[in-house]
Amino acid sequence: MSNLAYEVLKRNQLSVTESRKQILELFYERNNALEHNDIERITGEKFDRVTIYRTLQTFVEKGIIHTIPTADNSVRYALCKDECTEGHHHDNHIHFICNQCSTTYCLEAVSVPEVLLPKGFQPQLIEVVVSGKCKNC
Amino acid sequence: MSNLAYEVLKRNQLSVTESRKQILELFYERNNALEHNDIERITGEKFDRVTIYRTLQTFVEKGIIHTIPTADNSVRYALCKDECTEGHHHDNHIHFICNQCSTTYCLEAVSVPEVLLPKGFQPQLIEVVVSGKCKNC
DNA sequence: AAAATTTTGCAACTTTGTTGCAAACTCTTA
DNA sequence: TAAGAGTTTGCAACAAAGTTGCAAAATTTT
Repeated sequence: MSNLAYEVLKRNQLSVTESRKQILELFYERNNALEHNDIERITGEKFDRVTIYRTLQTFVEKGIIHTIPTADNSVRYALCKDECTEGHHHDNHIHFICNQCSTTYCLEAVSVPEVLLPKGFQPQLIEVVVSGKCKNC
Repeated sequence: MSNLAYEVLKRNQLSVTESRKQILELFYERNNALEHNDIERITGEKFDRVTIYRTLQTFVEKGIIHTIPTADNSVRYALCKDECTEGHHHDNHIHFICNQCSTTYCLEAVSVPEVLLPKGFQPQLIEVVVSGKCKNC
């Protein structure tokens, strides 16, 4: 467990620090999207708020996690699949947010559908967020 | 111009006030998504920050505007088509955010594609946000 | 094990959003 | 069209979310 986080940090040329290891492990353990706030709550007083912000930012830059667009103004992060490389995400999967338990899933099995845009619009990234009732609710 | 805003407010049983009229007109004039911050900047000192927040909230509740999910932590609002009724949005269109000029479009002509979910997931709302280069960039 | 580099925590600050309440405005209806 | 009822606004005060600079602590390099 701890090993995986270590490996990932190393592979991404990041110094291995307690905060990075533990925050990354959190993502592996929970296996669903987390907000900054969740992490602060779970880790308690262990890390400074600023450290969490900076850690998340670093992970996003390295392609370890990605943000999930939400209609409310919350910022959720979830693990990227291995193919993501620095500065270039290929999250060809959709997100599902449960309206009841508000768990956020990355549905890896479901690929993003084709979208036909009007003339002149060039797509670079297509985000699909489905909300509704999840399998546990 | 001023008449349209007036009509819409009346139709939604809202008192017609300067702030509501002018903020609604802004949406009609610009014809693309606006953030709270844009409105504050454009209207200058005219209205209190709190009033703008409350006005946007009211418009969302009445189905006059809707929020657009974004991956950064910004909240954008855009006009709803007429079919939207109170508390119940039917925005069966996709959103496009330009990475260059960051204009946000509601692409009414493009309908939301079908998405097949894994067993146990029941969709209620599907949001599609495409980002890339818009027709003017 | 020391030097070089990176990261952390703190303090201070900015931005964003919320709440309660009195004053101002809008709507109603007589 | 003026008075009263009801709604909305602006202010103040606050809460939450996010940022920046910098010295101290930790990690990595040699």
